[in-house]
Amino acid sequence: MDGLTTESRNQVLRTSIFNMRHTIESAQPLTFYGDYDQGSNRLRYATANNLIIVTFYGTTSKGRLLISARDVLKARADVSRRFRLDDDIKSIYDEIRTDRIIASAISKYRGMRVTLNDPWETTLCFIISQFNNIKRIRLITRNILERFGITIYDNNGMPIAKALPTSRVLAEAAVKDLMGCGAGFRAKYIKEAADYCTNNLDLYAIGGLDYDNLKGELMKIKGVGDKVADCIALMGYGKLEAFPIDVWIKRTLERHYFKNRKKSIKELHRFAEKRWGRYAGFAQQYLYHYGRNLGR
DNA sequence: ACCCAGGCGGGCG
DNA sequence: CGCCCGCATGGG
Repeated sequence: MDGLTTESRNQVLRTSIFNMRHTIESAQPLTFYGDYDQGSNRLRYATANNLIIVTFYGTTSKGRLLISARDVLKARADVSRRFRLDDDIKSIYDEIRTDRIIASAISKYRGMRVTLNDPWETTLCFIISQFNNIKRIRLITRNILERFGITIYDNNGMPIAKALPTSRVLAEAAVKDLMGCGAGFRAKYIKEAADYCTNNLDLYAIGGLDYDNLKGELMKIKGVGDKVADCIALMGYGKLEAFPIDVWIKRTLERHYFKNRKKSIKELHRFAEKRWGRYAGFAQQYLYHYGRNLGR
């Protein structure tokens, strides 16, 4: 089925309070390079050595994830980890539902999860995201996937999917070829970050750092500033207290919490930390999409 | 044609 | 520190 061999097996994961569509459409790294079919509620994405197909069926309050893959046991663990199905999302909602604004955001996007992605892939995706729009972020990411991605083969040796390239691959890429993927002025950031993360910083060895120190390490990467570092901390390392502040969340906070007065990034960080604390990242995801989609 | 996008680095006061 | 500027590119 779908490029997998007859040796493929299925696994079922139960979950509660989950909305695949909201999660996928919330533009987290997984969605930048995975295929999602809204009709069948099916996501198709590749990891370093596997093609994984996840289909969600059920209701937002309760449902099941059907998983198909070559190595289905690995895939099951991967899906559970990536969608953070162990999060007690009801308790999280209770903790961040501090006012009617975020209450309506939660109500509107109920079941949207904060995903956990590979640290390097998250770094790459959010370097691409700077001063860019979601459509083009996806375009550039897909181009890099096609041009530099690691091909995944089925058991008969047929290519079935591609996974994002490692930092080592992009460290050796030509800036001109990254430009060819549409990366624009970010091409040199991508190459430098790839080189740095291959030769100077092991992204897979710093997950144990606390949030502040982790963010500090990430900001040493060229092309990674305050906002991108928070995105990586949140979606690449699961630091739920990270609160990425972009133009949208800034507008939303100023509008709904500060009577349209301009606030500095620093002030907004303090506000979010004080108000939403250890789950500020969840609050950010909900407010971000709520603010963006007002009027739509 | 013009404007904007999940910002950042660098230079300046 | 805070402020200001340029930056590749495609879609509205």
